[in-house]
Amino acid sequence: MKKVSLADVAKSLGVSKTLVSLVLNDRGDEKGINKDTQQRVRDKVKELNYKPNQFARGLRIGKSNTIGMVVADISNSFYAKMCRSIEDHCNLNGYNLMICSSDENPEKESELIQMLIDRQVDGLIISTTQNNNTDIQQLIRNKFPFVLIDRNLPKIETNYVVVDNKEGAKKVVDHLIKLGNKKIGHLTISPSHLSTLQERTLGYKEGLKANGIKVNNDLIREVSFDNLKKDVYHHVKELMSTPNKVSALFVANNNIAVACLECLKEMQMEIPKDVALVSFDDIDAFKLCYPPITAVAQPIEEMGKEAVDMILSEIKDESSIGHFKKMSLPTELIIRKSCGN
Amino acid sequence: MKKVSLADVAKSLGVSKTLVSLVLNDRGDEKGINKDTQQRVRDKVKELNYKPNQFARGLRIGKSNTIGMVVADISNSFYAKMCRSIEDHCNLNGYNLMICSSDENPEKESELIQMLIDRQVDGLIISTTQNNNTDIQQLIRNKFPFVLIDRNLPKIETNYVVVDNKEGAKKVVDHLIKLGNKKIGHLTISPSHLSTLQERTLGYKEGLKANGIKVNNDLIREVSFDNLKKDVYHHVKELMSTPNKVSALFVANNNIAVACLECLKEMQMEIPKDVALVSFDDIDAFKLCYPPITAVAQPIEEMGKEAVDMILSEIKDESSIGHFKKMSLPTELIIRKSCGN
DNA sequence: ACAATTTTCTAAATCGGTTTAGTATTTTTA
DNA sequence: TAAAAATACTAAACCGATTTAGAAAATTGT
Repeated sequence: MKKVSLADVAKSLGVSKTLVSLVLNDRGDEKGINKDTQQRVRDKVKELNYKPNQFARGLRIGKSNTIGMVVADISNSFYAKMCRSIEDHCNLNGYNLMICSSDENPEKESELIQMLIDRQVDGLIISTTQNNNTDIQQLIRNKFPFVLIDRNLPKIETNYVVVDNKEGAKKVVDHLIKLGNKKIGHLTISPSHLSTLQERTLGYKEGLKANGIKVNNDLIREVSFDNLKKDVYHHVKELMSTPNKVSALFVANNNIAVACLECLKEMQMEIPKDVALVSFDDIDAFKLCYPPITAVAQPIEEMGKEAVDMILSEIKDESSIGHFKKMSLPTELIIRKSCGN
Repeated sequence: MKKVSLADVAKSLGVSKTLVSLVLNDRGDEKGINKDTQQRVRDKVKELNYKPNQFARGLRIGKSNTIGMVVADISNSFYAKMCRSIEDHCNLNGYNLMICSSDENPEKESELIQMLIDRQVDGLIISTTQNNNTDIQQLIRNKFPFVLIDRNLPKIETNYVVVDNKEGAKKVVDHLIKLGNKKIGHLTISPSHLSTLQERTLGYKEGLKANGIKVNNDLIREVSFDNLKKDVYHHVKELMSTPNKVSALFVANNNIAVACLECLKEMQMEIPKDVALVSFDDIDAFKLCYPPITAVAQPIEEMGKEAVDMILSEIKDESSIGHFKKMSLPTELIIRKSCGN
């Protein structure tokens, strides 16, 4: 690629670099540059197809117009959709996005945050593992613009945009109880310290209480992410037999739901005849399943948009730093056929 | 964030910036810098937590260690998985990835390519809309490192890594014929100029011929992406009734398959009793469907890895420029229950 | 003992923008 | 008509790295 520099443009017009720079940064009027001259500059820039060198610009003004994003895994459709929304909103505002996957690993998350800062991103959007508070606290201390998305850190004051997980879980319980279910099993997943999961389990419990049903801890099971299939098999089996025999299962995310589906099929159990199933986090597959699965849908696109608005206002007006923005978006229960009809 | 510069490190050691720079770029031995001094530099760098300014570095050496990626849509799980693989392999090699979605829009693709180049990416990995040959040809003319992924441009010599779509489609046809199907409908999708789709349709035709079955163009239908549901409904209805009545459907991608699934359900048709179904492009939902869908799986991760290897060798050894690398990876037919068992 | 060589290190230029601190010219004001 | 103000523009410093060209000090050779 041939490179046309500011100096080339200036020279071919017989003016100074300063003048060209001012015009291109729309400071021509402010600095009293003749309108004609301004037009000549713009014309020449187009003619020569001049594109500013972003390194030089970044070096001088210290901004990259890039946002860094850290998620657990971009190949997970939840994050993929979130990133897409964030990408679009960044682009609309003249920013670019650099996405990194932490694999739910706190050390990797830490490295990625550090790397993105070294690459001079102007701000960070992070779906944190929540096991990496030191980095987050350092960001706050350094007044580095960032917002947490999907998961927040209850013990630390930060900007965040999340979903009302507790309320979403309550809706599930209400729905199941309304359909006559009294014994509702709940499967969650480790690492269960995640705020999303904790809130969902809390919502499950509060939902039961609100309906006058006592929480039975035997009905709450935690499966491990690394051993998903086996764990689910084990716990579903227990929950489907005496003394626990539940009539419905509320699982905390789509991974568990998928494993459940496979297990129940192997166990020759039919949904909703033998057991009702509701999942948190609606994925495409749920409407294609047989029967289609009732699930709590999250406003993923909206979360992305809000996160971008938040980070940009953080980057742009320094005044906002120190006072944190918090946002909790509502979920929607998508009722399909997995609880009967 | 406090910023420690090269000059700070140099000053605090009482040496020159040159020396520090040479040591940090592992040119200390080559340039005859005393081993002790080298160690002192490294120690101080750690102590001060010095991180080079990437703008300054990039400005000087003209490299960003960033790869640009253009796909149709990062929220599509096929591309999400591909990007994840590419991200990982970039990271392993000290590169970062910037992902952009073109929405299958040639103009947007063109803008994104331009933008990524303006942002000084060192190379591009592109899943092109194939309607934007001018940009690609310009990249070649300018000797800018890039590789096409998933789709190639048959009329232009480029680096690419794709999947053997024709062979994949043939496997489908062989499989269906072996199960006794004689009339096999084929649904493809517009924009059908995409090399992937063309090859799949070609494979379908060649597969039939190889089995001594004459191609009946009435059985090949093209649905539009923007009007997917309605088009699929219309064509499936025709293919399921006289005079065309097919016993099996081979659809060219997962979008069509999902629409088919919904249509067939509405039409009260049962798979595989009323019609067998095979899709190209295996998605997670296919194994959760009832019945699970037979599909052609693509080696997505491997494609990503190969593309990264290709672009990095392109970036690193200039010698390779001008001689193009082409790679076609095999697919795998995942046989489930949608064709009977 | 003095030149030649080797070892070890550095000053200054450079990349390509932005910004500061002006200057030269023309017009207005008193 | 000289001072003040407005208009239109620019030289040079700066951001923070890398790299070129070369210098000072120590060692070796004769």
